[in-house]
Amino acid sequence: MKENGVEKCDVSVIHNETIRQVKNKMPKEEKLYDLAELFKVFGDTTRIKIIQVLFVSEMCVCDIAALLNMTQSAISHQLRVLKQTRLVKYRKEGKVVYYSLDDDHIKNIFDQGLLHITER
Amino acid sequence: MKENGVEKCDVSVIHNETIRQVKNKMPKEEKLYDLAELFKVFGDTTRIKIIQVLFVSEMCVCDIAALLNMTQSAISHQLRVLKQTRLVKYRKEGKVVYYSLDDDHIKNIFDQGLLHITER
DNA sequence: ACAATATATGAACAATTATTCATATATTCA
DNA sequence: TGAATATATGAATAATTGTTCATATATTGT
Repeated sequence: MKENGVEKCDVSVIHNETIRQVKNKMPKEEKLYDLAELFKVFGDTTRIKIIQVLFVSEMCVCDIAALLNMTQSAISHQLRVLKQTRLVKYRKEGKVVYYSLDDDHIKNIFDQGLLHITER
Repeated sequence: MKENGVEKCDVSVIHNETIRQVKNKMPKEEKLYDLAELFKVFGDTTRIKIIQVLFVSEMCVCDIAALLNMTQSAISHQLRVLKQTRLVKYRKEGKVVYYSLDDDHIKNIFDQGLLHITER
């Protein structure tokens, strides 16, 4: 059975209208890829911890490392990822680099995430 | 330099008050792990697409596979992941299994995520 | 009971990724 | 200029993970 260019299984009760809706409402492939990339960034404990710390205050690399009890290198690598995704920004003061959050949505996303895992 | 059990670097200007705040506000290790696990689930294009499809309508496995142009096996594997994270639920009707979304927060999380990648 | 069909699942493989280690770069201060 | 320090980064390694393939399970109709 084939409708609307979609090969359907025998029992399928999916309507043409539904297929149309899916194709209309589904964000573009590239957008979905970017969205996945964003969530991938949140999908790591170290990066989540860094963000949690930055919720409290701007902070330099070595203090983040100290607070999270991890090596400076590991933190630096992850900060690069956060920088590339435009989730953190930084300012340099001499040899010290201070990082802070660069996105208003992060808190909302985290809160909703926490809601999900907290319930039940 | 050591304050509050945190080994700080020489230039650190981090205050005891900040350290206290971080330790107070930071969710428990286990909670952060679960949060990362949740975002990891969102961090895959296939799973994101499945969720997008289910935003429109409940759907059986083979129709999801057809719509996304992927094998039934691949979809089934990913649905298991979504099931385990309690993001989708299912009902069985004969040999057909219908999946649907099982979380009110997903839409919010996605919308915030899309906001982030859309801006700038 | 048998054939057909929908879904689930285990094993294998390829690809991705987080951390570590070594080292490079940049800045300050003596 | 040289030593000390903060940060960044490349390479290597170990661990995780998504898809495929083969196959198992469950259900329906004949």
